[in-house]
Amino acid sequence: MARTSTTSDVFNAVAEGRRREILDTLIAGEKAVGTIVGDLSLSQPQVSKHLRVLSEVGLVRCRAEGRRRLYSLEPARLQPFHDWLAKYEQALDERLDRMDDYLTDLQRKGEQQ
Amino acid sequence: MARTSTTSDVFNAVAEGRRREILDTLIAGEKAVGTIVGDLSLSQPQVSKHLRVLSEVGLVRCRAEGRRRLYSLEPARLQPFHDWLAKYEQALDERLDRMDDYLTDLQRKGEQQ
DNA sequence: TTGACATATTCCGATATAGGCATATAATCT
DNA sequence: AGATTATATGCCTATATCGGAATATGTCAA
Repeated sequence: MARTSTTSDVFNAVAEGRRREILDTLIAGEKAVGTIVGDLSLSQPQVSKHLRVLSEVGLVRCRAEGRRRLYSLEPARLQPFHDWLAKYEQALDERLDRMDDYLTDLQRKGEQQ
Repeated sequence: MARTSTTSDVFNAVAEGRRREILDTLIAGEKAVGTIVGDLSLSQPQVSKHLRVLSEVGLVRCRAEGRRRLYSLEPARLQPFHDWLAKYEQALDERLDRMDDYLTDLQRKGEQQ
């Protein structure tokens, strides 16, 4: 078995560096495929394929305008990352809090002597 | 060419679901390999291999205690994700701001008539 | 030292991926 | 309709990855 399908979850979609580059370039706003091809130095099929993956996980949206396709970010789909990170922040904070309590405790005991 | 090496960056390391599970189980604190094997339903070599990857990108730390290895989270390494997400949040906020200005502008013009 | 336990590593096969190139589809223009 | 532009897809190969089983390494105990 190889890795979990890249289209199955957002984490895999974003694991690919070029896909992150594509997302980056879309921060500026909606762009046509050709524009992206020009911005980054990628082949057109390469960009189309990556956009397909990003599309399938919902990270980008596509809008047809004449013969071009305008792609744009769908930042709501970054929520899984937020949630994921939040878990660790929370856990880390709690650990730091416990550490803090512990230190305060130590200090109190020290002062009592 | 296949995907960028999993050990090269944190994004690839985390793309694997089981590795995320391992990180999750480490939120509770330092754990031995065997404990992780018990917690999740993975084989011991599988866990060891995943821990190796996580180790190589610095997401976990290892400490030897007798014949076991205690692994723990290294949450500082989540910084790349924070930075990455921050970029999009910022971009999104700015876009919302511009949209806001635009709407305010429209409204002002409407009131003038 | 021998044996039991804990973890890491190696070898293997199956599979998915990424990229290149050619080509198909689709829309616009003359 | 035919030509041109814009994008998507299909086929192919090389490669990395995952998981499994066996085995190596390392550590403690008797």
